[in-house]
Amino acid sequence: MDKKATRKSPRGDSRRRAILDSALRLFSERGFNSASIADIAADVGMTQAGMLHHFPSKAALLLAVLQEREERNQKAKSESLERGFDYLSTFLRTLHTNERTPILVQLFAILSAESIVQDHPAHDWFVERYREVAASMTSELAAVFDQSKLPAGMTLEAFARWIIAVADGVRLQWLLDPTAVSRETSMIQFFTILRPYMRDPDMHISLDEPSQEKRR
Amino acid sequence: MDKKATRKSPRGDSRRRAILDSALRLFSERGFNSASIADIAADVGMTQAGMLHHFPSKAALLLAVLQEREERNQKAKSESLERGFDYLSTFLRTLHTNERTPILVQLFAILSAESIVQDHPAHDWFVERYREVAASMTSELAAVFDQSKLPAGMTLEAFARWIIAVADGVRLQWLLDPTAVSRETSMIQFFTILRPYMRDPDMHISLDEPSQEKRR
DNA sequence: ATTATCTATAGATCTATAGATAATGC
DNA sequence: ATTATCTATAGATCTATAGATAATGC
Repeated sequence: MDKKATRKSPRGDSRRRAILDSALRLFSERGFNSASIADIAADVGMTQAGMLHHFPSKAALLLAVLQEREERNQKAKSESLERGFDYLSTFLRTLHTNERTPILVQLFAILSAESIVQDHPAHDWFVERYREVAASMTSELAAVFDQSKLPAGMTLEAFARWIIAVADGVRLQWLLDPTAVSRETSMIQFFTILRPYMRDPDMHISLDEPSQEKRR
Repeated sequence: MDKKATRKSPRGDSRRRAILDSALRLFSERGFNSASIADIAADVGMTQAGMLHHFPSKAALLLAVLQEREERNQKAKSESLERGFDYLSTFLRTLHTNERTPILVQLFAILSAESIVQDHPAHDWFVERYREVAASMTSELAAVFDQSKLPAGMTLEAFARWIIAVADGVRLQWLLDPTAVSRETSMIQFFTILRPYMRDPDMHISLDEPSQEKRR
């Protein structure tokens, strides 16, 4: 609601960044409830009260962490699409990139589940996020799949929701037991299962640079 | 470790059952960390200390809740298989039954994610559970799918892990926004996508009583 | 002036234990 | 005797605020 005027300050900015980094790590490692703001402040190297000057409450801090990470992911996605990767390859690339920051992956896995509870501070954020992700993926899939090839009664939205579900579900299996499954392999093979329904069943889906193919 | 001799007592038994019920509900509604043992005791109608006589710690209580529910589900599954339902129909029937106790569904969704954290009291339990579920589903799927029809490099385990992932992932989407998706429809349609790889691609998969079909 | 921090602390919770008392079952 | 409960309380935490002081930027 409030237009926080943010009269800038380089020191404050870098501090805020440090706080977000620590919060990200500790929320990921222990979940929202178990990571205390005192822990986070200590990790940054400041007082709890000092930290609350920058983020007025623990909930505000959580939302700032989520928001920042989401923006970063969105930017990476746009760049990938602009470089000529098709939508599914871009999806794989995002997974691949995230694999390098398992803590971030874990953050979203734990918080998305915790936020099921109605009065969780991130509840509305995650409801809205899934709505957006499902809607945007559904519309993007129109370029990949051929609706006339879908079995009766099936929609692109169903496909989108499966893809999201497999990504989330395999993520859980992988976080619980990293030796049990590879997210990347799992998704690539899953896309193979969906090939019969694509406009071009032989399309090249991969992490590698697209050569001289046409844009999606 | 200890062989708790449990010298029985009808009153204690019914009390323990009441505690498990309340714990199930409150853990589901708020997650493990946010539901306090005082809340649970109050819900049962007794003191916190009184409750801890039956379950020595909050972690022990959690594990008892999980264990009890898992056993109940396993029993329902066996019965369904014995009544002649095939494996996938049994899977659907379990989902269908659980839809009547959304709180239980939510319990598993939240706790499975929270338990990613290594020192969560249910960590080992969930790691072991997913291992078992994946292994048992993989072996059961051998009767349903025709390995020779699978694309190169794909295994039944991959199929099993997708099915689990879609069930878990759609569960999250459904819990966050019940109007967004139907688990049942989503799973039935997903099985349709997998039909080309089944021994009998026209097999009847449904919630309804099997007529005079042969056993799985 | 505005921003960044700190000290100190209020006020809630939370888990678990000690020790006493009441109820129950062979 | 054993089991079930209760009262009382220790000892940890946790979030957030009040109010003072130091540092910074036009």
